[in-house]
Amino acid sequence: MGCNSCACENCHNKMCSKRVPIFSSFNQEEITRVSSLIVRREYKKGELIILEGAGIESLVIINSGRVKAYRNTSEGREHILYIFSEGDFFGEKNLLQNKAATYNAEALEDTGICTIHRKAFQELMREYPELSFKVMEELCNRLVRLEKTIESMGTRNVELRVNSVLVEFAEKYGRAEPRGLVIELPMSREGIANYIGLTRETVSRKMSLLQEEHIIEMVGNKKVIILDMNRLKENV
Amino acid sequence: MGCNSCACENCHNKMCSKRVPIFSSFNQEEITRVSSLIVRREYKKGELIILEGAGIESLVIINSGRVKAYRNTSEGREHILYIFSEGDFFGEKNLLQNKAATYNAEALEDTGICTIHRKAFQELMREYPELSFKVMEELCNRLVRLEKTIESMGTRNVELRVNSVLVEFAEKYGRAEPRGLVIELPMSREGIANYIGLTRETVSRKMSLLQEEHIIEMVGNKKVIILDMNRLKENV
DNA sequence: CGTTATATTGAGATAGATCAACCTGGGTGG
DNA sequence: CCACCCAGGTTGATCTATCTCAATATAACG
Repeated sequence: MGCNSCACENCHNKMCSKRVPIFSSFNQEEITRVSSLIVRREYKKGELIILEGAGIESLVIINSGRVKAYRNTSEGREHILYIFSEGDFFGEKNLLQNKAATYNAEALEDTGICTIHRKAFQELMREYPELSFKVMEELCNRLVRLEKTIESMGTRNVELRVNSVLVEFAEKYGRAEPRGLVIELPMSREGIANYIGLTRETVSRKMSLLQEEHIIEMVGNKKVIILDMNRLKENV
Repeated sequence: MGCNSCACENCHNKMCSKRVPIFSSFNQEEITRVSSLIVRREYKKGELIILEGAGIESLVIINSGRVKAYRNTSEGREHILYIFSEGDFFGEKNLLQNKAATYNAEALEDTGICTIHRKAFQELMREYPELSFKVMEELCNRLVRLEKTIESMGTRNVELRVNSVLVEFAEKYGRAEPRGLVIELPMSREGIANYIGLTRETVSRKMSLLQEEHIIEMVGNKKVIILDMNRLKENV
């Protein structure tokens, strides 16, 4: 667990507060205060952080690693809603209302999180309106993303959906390299399929087609290089 | 346009401030202050309130009537994202960030709205943290709704989607009557179809099936009576 | 280097899209 | 007050893209 509320420079660096966007407007003193409210935890790859339906009492901020938020659908599949990474937070629905978690959260890799109790975070937001604003901004960004997703899922054109998800990943995880944008995929073919409401076979086929057309190149199962972003975006 | 910033009781009643959830924690004095910041407008049925891509400078709160928020998809169809009604607000994405409107908003019936300039609203949120909280709550509710929608759209089972949308409308617009929950549909078959990513024919067929099974009854084109909510919800 | 999980590819079944014809309800004018 | 009109809705027949099931290939990892 490491140190929980120590404010020394050494520990700070391990703490979320410094690198988390929602605290970006805070000065050193405020950061120290925030740090004292934080409880840190580590999760191993594959560990469940939150179970759908559970009541959580804290806002969870990701310090390092990646987390997938998903639901088990009535059809028995696992529908991924978000991939959270460093600096993202979740549990926002429990922050103000007393809602149970609407999804499961599972560490995709070894992950460090910081939790702040809802009451403490509410207190902070009361004192620092900028913090509220940052949270709202992020909520709006999520709305924008979900609205886009819904639009592309309403689409009959399946290629479009596959392209969209690749563009989305590229924007979020892409690393520019000489050959093109390199994406470290946050999920398996099956994960992608469930993310956009298709079967893994269809995703596979569509991606193979994109490769044949030299729009993308697949490197192993977890990496994709986008060779021609323009053509990929053409119908998104 | 009526009176814009008058604070007399008479005008108050026409103003949003009193009946809008986000201002529900405000006392009389605060309401008066809010009222003075509001600019009221009326729109006729079918009028466009906001055009996708336009920069809006104000938060829009619906005082009376209904508004559909939609986008034109790349396939040339109209995808409805939200149906807003009395007390709902939109333009939240322009409130803090300088984002252009992500959707069109059109009055579904004669509609009265109140607008508050973003700067003024920000000021209010700074002063009254409760207001921020109310806005956040609503944003969270929208996230919940969109997450649900995405899950149901990821579903291969189409009946499920039709049932879901009927349950959603029932919860939002349902009026209990002896025969069952009566829903005044906010959109045409085509609208519903686009809302859940199907064709109007398929929606028609699925609804006819539901009627054959005595789960719903259709009255004309704009009204549906839910006769057996349990069976409708069975697989949602 | 072998074993297991994951991804690809192929062939066939099927649900929903598409195209087309027909019906209905609610509004209008004679 | 009735007949007519027309947008929107329903129903039917086909077509096609994706799902499903199955076999095979490839990657990941100890």
